[in-house]
Amino acid sequence: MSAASAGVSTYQAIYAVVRRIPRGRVASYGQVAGVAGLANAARQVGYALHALPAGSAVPWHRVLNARGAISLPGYHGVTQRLLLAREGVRFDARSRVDLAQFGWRPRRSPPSGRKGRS
DNA sequence: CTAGTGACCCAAC
DNA sequence: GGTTGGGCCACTA
Repeated sequence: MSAASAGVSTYQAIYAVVRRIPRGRVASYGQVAGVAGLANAARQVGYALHALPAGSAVPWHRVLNARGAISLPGYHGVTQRLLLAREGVRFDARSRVDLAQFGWRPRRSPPSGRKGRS
């Protein structure tokens, strides 16, 4: 059952999913949102992580965007990259991670099927 | 209650 | 290949 439907706050649900990400692996915002029960709420994952206090037990640095790149601006972005590098995650010349290898693959219903544009 | 914003995502141009 | 535009949901004012 999804943490969101378990009566837990949205933030807590997101944090719970991020906390499940194994070391040396990365997940996308949309993927975390899907597992957390917020299928199309990838933005809220970023919003929740943005509100995440420093020093928390949540490995927020393992969360990247759908392209495997860091969306975080400035200082935090560099910090995230260093933390991932410390866990063995390699970035390519374009500062992107190979999701085919480092991407986290939970057994949940993957968020697929979007409308996009008219 | 409405309006604005965002560490996003996807499809079309 | 990069750029543009729209849409989703949750939170704050």
